[in-house]
Amino acid sequence: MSGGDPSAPPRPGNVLQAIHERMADLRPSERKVAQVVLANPGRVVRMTLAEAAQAATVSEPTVIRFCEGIGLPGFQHLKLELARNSAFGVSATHSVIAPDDAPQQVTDKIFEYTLTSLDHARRRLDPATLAQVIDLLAAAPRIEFMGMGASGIVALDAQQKFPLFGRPCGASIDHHQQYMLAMTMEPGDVLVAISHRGETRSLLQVVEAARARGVTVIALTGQTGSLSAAADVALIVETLDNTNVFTPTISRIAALVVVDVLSTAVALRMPAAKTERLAQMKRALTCMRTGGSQSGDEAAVC
Amino acid sequence: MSGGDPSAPPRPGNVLQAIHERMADLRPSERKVAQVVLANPGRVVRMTLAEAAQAATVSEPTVIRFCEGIGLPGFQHLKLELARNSAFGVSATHSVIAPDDAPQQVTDKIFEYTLTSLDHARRRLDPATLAQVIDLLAAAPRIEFMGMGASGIVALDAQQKFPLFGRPCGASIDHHQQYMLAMTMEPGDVLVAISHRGETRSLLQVVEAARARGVTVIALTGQTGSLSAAADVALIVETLDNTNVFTPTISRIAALVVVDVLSTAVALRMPAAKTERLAQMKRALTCMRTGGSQSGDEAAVC
DNA sequence: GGAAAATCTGTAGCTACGCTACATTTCGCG
DNA sequence: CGCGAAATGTAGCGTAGCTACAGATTTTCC
Repeated sequence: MSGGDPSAPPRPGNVLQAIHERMADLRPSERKVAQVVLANPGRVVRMTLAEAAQAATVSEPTVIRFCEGIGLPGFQHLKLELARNSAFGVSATHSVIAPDDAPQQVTDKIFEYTLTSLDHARRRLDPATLAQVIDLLAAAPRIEFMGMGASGIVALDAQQKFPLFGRPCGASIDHHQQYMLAMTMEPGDVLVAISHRGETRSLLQVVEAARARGVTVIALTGQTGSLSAAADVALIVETLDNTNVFTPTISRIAALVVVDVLSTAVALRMPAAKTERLAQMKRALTCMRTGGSQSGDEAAVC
Repeated sequence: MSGGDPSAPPRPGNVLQAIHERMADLRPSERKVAQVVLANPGRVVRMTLAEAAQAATVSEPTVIRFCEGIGLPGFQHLKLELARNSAFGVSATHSVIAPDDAPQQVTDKIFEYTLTSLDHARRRLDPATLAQVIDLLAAAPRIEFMGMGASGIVALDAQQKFPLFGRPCGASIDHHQQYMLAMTMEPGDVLVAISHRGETRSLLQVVEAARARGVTVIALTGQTGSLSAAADVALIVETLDNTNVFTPTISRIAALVVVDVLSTAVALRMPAAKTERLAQMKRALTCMRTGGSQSGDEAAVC
């Protein structure tokens, strides 16, 4: 109960990131403290002030001053904030997978990395752009999702969700088909172009062709680039991409969650009648045992 | 640095859940403390021992005894654990999406819910089963992924990852095709059957047919059920599924992350030569600008 | 280049927070 | 109705975290 907490503290975002940013403003000995904290946040949580000071080879007050330097009122609060962040375990930058890791370690690291990245993506998401995209999607007579490779998976997933809300929409993961579809679209229709790097040339071709026809193009991408420049609206889903070979691409997970957000927000715009139809369908799907094709044909309620 | 932390505490999982479970063993006045903590964990974090005692209308030592009762050594540790859990803001049960939510609220709630659910899935994942699945996949001459609907997306995603590690594998989201594929599989081959509820009848048919042929069947499902019973090994990916119509299904996200874990773990088993080939391919994909079809044809390194 | 000033860092002491030993009360049971 | 055991509150202690001050170091300006 009492969901809203007005006395909630000003969200300082990721503390570790804040430390990184304000590192320059810190005094030399305070930086030694920062090093220790960044190196092993999880351990600092279990440290006492004296221990932390000893670990950084500085005196206790220096540690306190470090806390104040990064905008925290004291050491206790630092530990609390650190505990919040270390909910995901070790900080993301350190969860590089080593070839000799045990399955349990691999699991921990990947989940950790995924959680941290999603958290990061959430913070970096621009609310204004998001709202704009929702408006466009809610008003579109027709929606097409397009992407290649991993982004193709996102497109297919989006296609599975949006029709539920009464929006005719499709998805394509083939260049030729994408091009042909683009040519059948009308002004006012929305094309959602998905590409993590935003440089996939074949997709850019399709986007250009669509825009020439007056189609509204929404880019769902991981960074500013050719795609975001070519689109009418660019929704940037920023993820932490470290370059380790074994670290799986998190980008599609983040994109999927964003698609969840979009589809849900669009659904909320729908009149109550359609919402009811959706609930009905969901009940039907839940009870469905036959698991028919994905074409979405309405099965009888069990 | 110092990735392994041998002095890590015994993972108490979700503290709030632990409190719920041990509620019966608690003394009457300690339960009053539990009420306060469960009602507003985020606020208790910022409380002092005296304040917490006052809020529960008990004395300080009672609060301490409460901490000991739930397996924590003291009040400080309780606050720390509470901070860990409130990392995602409000607890998951409260993030039910209301029809009049603003886009920003929808975003927050969905991300929050996703993060909490993933965290939950991680804790509930059985390491032994996971290790067993990895062994099976690493040894399999051939792997097929099958699923319907949302689980079909997971199957397609898995298919995109595993071939990179030199494993011939396929994915199918069509019942007829699945059945035919099952009939072409040989003893020792692995069929990964994906279904969140684990009751999709058409998939169960395929599983039975495959097992009759001596194929090893791995179930990737959200709960124990018909599928987990029918399979050789059942990997349960437990998610928090509240039944709100607008709450998107988290199951596929969790399943995707588990697929990440599996593919990465299998990749680590590969000899260095193949690992090198993978790195090479990833470099090529990164530089690829043409974004050819998803068939995985090797593009020249740019 | 030297001296003064400002800034940074460590020492000492204080407040109070969290924890433990003990007394009191309350409830169950013979 | 009285005894015993459990449960709860009171008092006091140790220590952790924070503040005032002084010494050391670097910077700056003449």
